[in-house]
Order: sequence, then structure tokens, then C-alpha cells
Amino acid sequence: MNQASIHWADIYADKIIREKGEKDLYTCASGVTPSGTVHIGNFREVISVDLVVRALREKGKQVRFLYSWDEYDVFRKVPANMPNQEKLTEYLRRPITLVPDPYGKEKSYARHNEKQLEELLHLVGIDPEYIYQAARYRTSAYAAGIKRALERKDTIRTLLDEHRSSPLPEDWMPVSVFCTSCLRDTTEVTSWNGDWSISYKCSSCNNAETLDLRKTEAAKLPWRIDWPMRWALEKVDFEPAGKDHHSEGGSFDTSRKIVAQIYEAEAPVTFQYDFISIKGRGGKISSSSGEVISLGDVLEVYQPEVVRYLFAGTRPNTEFAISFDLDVLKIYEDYDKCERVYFGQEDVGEKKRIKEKRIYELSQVHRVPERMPFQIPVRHLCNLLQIHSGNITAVLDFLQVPEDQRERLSVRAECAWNWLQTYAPEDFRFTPRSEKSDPLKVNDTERKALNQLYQVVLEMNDPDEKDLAERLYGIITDCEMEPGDFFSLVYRVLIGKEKGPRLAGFILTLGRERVGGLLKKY
RNA sequence: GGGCCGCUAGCUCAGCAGGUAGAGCAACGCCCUUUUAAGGCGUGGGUCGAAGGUUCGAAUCCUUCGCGGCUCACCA
Repeated sequence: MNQASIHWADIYADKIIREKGEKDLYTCASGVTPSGTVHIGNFREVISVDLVVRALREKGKQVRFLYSWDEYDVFRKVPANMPNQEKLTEYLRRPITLVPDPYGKEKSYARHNEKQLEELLHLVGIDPEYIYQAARYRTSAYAAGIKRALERKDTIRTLLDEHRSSPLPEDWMPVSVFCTSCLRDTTEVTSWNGDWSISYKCSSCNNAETLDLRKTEAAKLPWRIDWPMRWALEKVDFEPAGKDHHSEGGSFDTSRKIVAQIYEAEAPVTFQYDFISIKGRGGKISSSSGEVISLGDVLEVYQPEVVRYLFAGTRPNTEFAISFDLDVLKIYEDYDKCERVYFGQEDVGEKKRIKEKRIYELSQVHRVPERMPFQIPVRHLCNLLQIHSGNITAVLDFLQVPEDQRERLSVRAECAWNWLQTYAPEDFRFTPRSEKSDPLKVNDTERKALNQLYQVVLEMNDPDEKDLAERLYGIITDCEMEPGDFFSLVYRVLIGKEKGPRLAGFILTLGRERVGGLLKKY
């Protein structure tokens, strides 16, 4: 880590130390409700915390990185992208941890969503300590915190009412209950005995009973109280939040007051991160609509380092778009440039160098490579992959990639191939014609041109793109063809399309064998 | 109504520990007669939303205003 770094992650690390003082252990927290596929907007929070955690650790601090799964939240709505919609609908109003996995694999709906993300986070080098809130609540781990809220319910109500449009009722209780009979949250807490005991009545099944907070698994604090209670319990020093929480009167604001006045602790250092939009794939991110873009979707197209780069290189409090269109190529080029700057292979200004280096470090899944990795521009990679019909091993062989670099590059190649298949514009795609396919019908002039080209290709032994380009124009002149006609003729013969990559370079990349094989029939 | 973010070259944006305005794309030009999607080199182009203020110096800090967007005031 460079001491002069002004990367936002380092700035927040410093701020945490400054505001919380020197501590033996700093706790950084993040979390989300797995009420559906965890989308890339939620990922922004985890990676933001991860970057700050790394910054703190690099300053020699011990850090606990918590990731809370708020799986004791209510299942409110069936997301459009889930299978078995009707079946899931039956479980609305239950805690999501008690909704069955619609895929029938995991122990619950919540677990399915959690597992999907946990596996992917590991791939991008994020390994927090997961906390499963359902387990906490259901073992009454928060009984004391709930009792505390009940004892101070009038103060809490006053605090919450400050920003509410309609005040909470006189008999409001700062606790909710999942009916032990029908498991729904359609209950009303009717009384509290001033100690550990609360009574409730369920409006769905008419069940009514009295619970002991120390033994029940049914009681839960509402979000705005749950959050500060956990801050105090877990001694959270840092936790960012999305803009939906960060407005004045939003949940961070009220939690800040509640943690101070009720739980006698200080709110964590925080910042607001903005939302993420998607370019080239349309639709707004939302876990309840069908258009969910998950970390998995992003990893289909961006290798893990580049995913990290995307977030490490962007200030968290501004909105940015993740692109699936042609920008993908540029992002990769930017990353490669950042890498060259890090390894001193490209000159930039001092200020910029410091910044790029830090971004590069934070973009690594694990450690920074010892030597400058083998680079291959994605554009070129796309062409090679198409020439080799997506055979990654063949491409890596062709490039003579060193053994220790193959794994990393094959990840990139897979991403490039996925991008080509799913997102690349039609113009960008091609499939070389098979040598076994029937020759095209051509007229005499065209035949002459193709024959000449065949000769040129056979004779070329020291491939030089510029030289070959000149010879191509030589053929055009000799055959008195229009350049456009000549080029589209050759593209038709090679890839069955009217247009294609710049011809000279493309012929060289395809190779003499391949091109010769296709030309010799004419 | 409150809070937050944005307003910089034709377009998309970077720059924001204050120190002579940047990138990519587009445009234009050149790369031995070169007009092919992805090549190379180069050029032009901006009163940095507006007005004040702090400063030797502000796109960068402060204040006010305008326009656009998001968000809270239900639940999480």
C-alpha cells in the first residue's frame, strides 16, 4: 500500500481509526435480505466493505468482516424470476427462512439465494464471516435486546414519529411475532408483562398465546430497531448503506438515534453508496421484477479482477452503469492499461500512477502477481475464439501462453466467448466456413481474384500485415474490381458474411492453412 | 416537503488531498493510387450549469440559485 494513497477505501479506513480510536479489533458489517436473487446493486455494498476491510488490514489492523443474512424477514412478494410461482405464493408472510426452496435443493428459499451469492463472493476474493439472523432470532439470542426495546418503547416511538407521516399508535409494540401455528407474521402483540413475556393474537388462524422471549423463536424486532440493536451487540465500527437508508428520516438516521439512546452505543462510520444501472441489457435492477442482474451475470462477462476493478475504480456515492455492450471491450482495455501502469510498463503522470496502482491492488482477487501477467487484448481474443470455434485450449496453445498464466487467461477467454454469444453485436460475430462446404458461385473476375489471392497466401512466408494489405490492393487493381466488391467476396468465401475484420490481419490470424483450404477450390 | 447525486469537448464520462482542462467514441488529416466493423499516427474542439465568496491561484472548498435524477416520509 502506498502511503500517499487517496483511494476512498483508504480514506474511510483512516476515518474509522480516527473516529473509533485505536482498537484491537475493528468490526465492519454488511448485509442483505435474501428475499430474492441477490442483485449486483446489493453486491456494491459487500465489495465496498471488502475494500475498506482490506485497507484497514493493510494498515496492520485486526478486522472482523461480518455479512448478515437477514433471512428472518418476511416473504412479501414472489419475485418474477422464481420458478413455481403459485407454490411460493402459499408461503407469503412467512419468514423467508421458512419458505421452501423452489428448486428443491436447499433447506429453504432464503438459503438458496444465500448460497448462490456466497459461492460467487468467494470467486471474487470476498470471504466474510456470515451471520444467519434467523438462527440468532430463533435461538433467542436477541432476547435481551428485544426486552430493552420494550422497556424503552415510548422513547423509540417518539424517535420514529419524528419522521413519520402518521404517528405510531399508543399501544404500538416494538416487536413482531411469527405465529407459531401458521408461521405468518399476521399477528398483533397484545401485551407485554413488563418482563420477558409477551402475548399475541394471529389474525390468520386466530391462534393466541403468550411467549417467553428467552425461549421463543417467534419474536423479532422490526428493522429500524433490529439494526441498531445489532450494531450495539456486534460492536459495528463501519457499515455503509444504500441511499434508500441514508436519507434524513431514513433507517440509518433513526437507527443512529436509537443505538445511542436505547442501546447506549455509537453508530458505525458509514457512507452512502448509490445504485447501479445496467447498460446494454435493458431494464432496471430489482429483485422483485424479472430483470435481475446478479453478480453471476456480471461474472459471465467480466473476469473476477475486472469486476473488482469496476467497483474499486468508482467512487461509491455516485451512480454508475455496468455495461454489457461494446463498452465491455473498453473496460478490459482499461484494466489492462491499469495493470501495465502498475508494472511500470506504461508511463502516466505521478498522481495518476499512484491512483492506478492502488486500484490495481484492490482489484486483485488475492495477491498482486509477482510479474506482469501475459496480456491479450480482448478484441483479438474474440477473433481468435471465433476462428477456433470457442475452443479455449486451442487459442491458448496458438498464443503460446505460459503454463502459469493459462488459468487466468482461460477465465478471460470464457468471458469473451460468453460475451460474443450473448451480447456482441451481430457485426462482431463470424464463423469460418468449413473447408468441406461447397464453393460459392463466382464469375470469372471473381475467380481470377481468388486465385491470385490463393497464390499470395501460399507464397507468404514472413507474414506482415502491411505487406499483405498492399498485395490485396494489387489484386484489386489487377482484376479491375471495386475494393468493396473484392472484400465482400473474400469475406463470403472465408466466413459467409458480407463484411468482416480488417482483411489483411484477419487472413494472417486465420493462417495459411485455413485460408488456403478455402481458396483452393476456386 | 426533507435528504442525496449529477450538470466538464458533438456523445459517454474521468479529473475533485486547489496549482497551466483529460480519455474513449464521433469529426478531420496522414499511414507510397487504400474507399474492408474491430489497425497505427496526428489535429481540431470546452467562458468545467449560473452567480457570489475563500485563496497568490478554484472544475476542485463555502454559500445561494437553476435544471435533471434518485431517495425518505409504508415495509425492509
